[in-house]
Amino acid sequence: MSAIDYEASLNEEQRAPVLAGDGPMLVIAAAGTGKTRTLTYRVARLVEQGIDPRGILLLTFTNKAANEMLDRARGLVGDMVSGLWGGTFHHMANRMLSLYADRLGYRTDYSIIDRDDSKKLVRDCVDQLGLRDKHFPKPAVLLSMFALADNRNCELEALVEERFRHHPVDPADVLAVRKLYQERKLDIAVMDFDDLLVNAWRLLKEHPEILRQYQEQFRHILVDEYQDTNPIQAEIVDLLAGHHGNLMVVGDDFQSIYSWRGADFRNIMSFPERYPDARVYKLETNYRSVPEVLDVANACIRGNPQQFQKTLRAFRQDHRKPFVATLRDGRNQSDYIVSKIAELRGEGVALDQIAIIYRSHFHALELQLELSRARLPYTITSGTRFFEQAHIKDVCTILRLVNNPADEISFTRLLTLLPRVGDRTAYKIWQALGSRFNPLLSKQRDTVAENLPARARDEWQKISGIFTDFKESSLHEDFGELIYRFAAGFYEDYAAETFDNHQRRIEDIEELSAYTAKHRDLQEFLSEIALISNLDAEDEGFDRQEGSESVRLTTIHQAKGLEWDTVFIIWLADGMFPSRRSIDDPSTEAEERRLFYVASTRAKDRLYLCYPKVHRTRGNDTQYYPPSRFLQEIPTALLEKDFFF
DNA sequence: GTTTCGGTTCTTTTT
DNA sequence: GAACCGAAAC
Repeated sequence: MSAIDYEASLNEEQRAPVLAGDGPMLVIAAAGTGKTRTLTYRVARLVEQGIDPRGILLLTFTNKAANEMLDRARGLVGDMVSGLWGGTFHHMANRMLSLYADRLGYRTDYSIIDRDDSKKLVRDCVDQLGLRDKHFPKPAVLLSMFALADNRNCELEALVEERFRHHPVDPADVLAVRKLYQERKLDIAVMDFDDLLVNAWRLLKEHPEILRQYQEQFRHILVDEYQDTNPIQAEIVDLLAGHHGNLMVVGDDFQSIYSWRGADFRNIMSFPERYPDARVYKLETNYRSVPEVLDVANACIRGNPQQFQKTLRAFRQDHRKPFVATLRDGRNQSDYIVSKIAELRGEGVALDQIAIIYRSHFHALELQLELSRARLPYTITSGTRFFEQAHIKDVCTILRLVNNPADEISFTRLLTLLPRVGDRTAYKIWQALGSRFNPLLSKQRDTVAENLPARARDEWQKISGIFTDFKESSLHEDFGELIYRFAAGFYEDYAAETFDNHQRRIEDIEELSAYTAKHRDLQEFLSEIALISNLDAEDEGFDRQEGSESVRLTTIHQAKGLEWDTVFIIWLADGMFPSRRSIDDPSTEAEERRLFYVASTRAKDRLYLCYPKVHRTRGNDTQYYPPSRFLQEIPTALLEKDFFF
């Protein structure tokens, strides 16, 4: 393998951190300045210098981002990068906990539960404590407060008092719910997303010998998107880097858009204080966008007085001004976009170089209909992730129970697929089983059958039969086969009776079954599908429009780090974007402004800003919206006006 | 006592 | 669409 040509591949700004020696480093990388490139070359550089890849930890925002960087690094230094730890914080935490969760009183075969499961469990807890009433906060609200307390490492009580100052909610009740929720999770051996972080942190904090082991293992730690880390993540990193001190964090405070889940861009701002010997590097040359696009982004971010200003230098030549289109309503906006895309196609722009991005998922509903009508293929990074769809979760219940027989959530889900079985019946049977159920044990399956209402018993025999066969053919290692049999023996019929689009759902299950082929270990497989994100899934070939070229529809949050030739930002109306719920509070308004900054800097050549004046609600009410404050903050000279009625 | 069904309401952002 | 609620059906 020939040596890497750092001179030719990197500019001076990028080269400095890549070639730097040991010690802490902060890289402030503005949008489009080659942040990923810099990180990739840094990884390659370390490996080239003979660092064992197993001693490098690369923390990223999605697993896909880590994989892409590793692939590119592999292109530079070959297979020497194999063995490197790369992925999200949650992945790293899970990896540590699957080895050591028992030190915290957890079983190591714990399951990971998603938001829906968490909500159900919290609801159970509220009911059990007899707190259910109109004024008591909903599970989603409770969970978001629990999460904030976890991620910020702060007291829940203070949060509750602040949040419900004007409501008749007793903080003691909320604390009681959280306590019960935590006990229940421990009982049934499940962790939610926040538990992964909190427990990984506890593991390192409470077990110095484990901390020491990881500190010694990770000689170099690199963290991407550092502006969106929350305090507990920052603390985990600080702990891990505590011995070697070779920590490189990369980020941009302008692009901090996750404060609502505990992220705090002061992490990045205070880095030099926490690491006084840190070297600070800045990447300010933007290679992505034409100057006219950057002018718009810069004009907007100026409205954030608290932000640390930096200059974004355009590398590219002048091109054309972004358009601002004033439109009648959502329908008119859709027509405008369809006609513009037809135009762009005529100019030779490929569909996969076009993105339509928005603040909230529901902003894209109307557009999806219109795009389908116009026969324009699109891919949407949709609200519900592949693995969170009902049919996928239904099928996974059996795998989860095989892996973790204490998983009451999966047991209830499985049993309520049967006719005449609801939550109560499932719970009674769960108790009859002694709060454990392993589908591989015929005796336990019989116990279930005995306790079922008559109409459910026949259906249960179909499920039970799968396992008798399964054990006989000693396929208990092949869980793809188990999924296949569950679908063929029971679920296909169930789906046909339950869903109007059952055909598509069956195809999903087939896809899932094929996907298992990549995995040997059940526990690993289950935690992977629990932690996979939309963008990750797409990378794994779960994209339905595979092969065919399509326009991308995405939220701004999911567009982070990506780029397209042409970007449409839709629903730029005050109350839509910025969202209604964030316009009263200066700090959330500032975050919306950063969102607009992220959105507009996704565009390379062309940017279209769409403002529909009217939103038609369900009851055919019309609601008038003023233009987004972000549009009004942009000097008119920077934009070209477009009309389309 | 439970489950199911039908009508109503409301949508921030996600690992 | 999906989550919630109240009423009918088992």
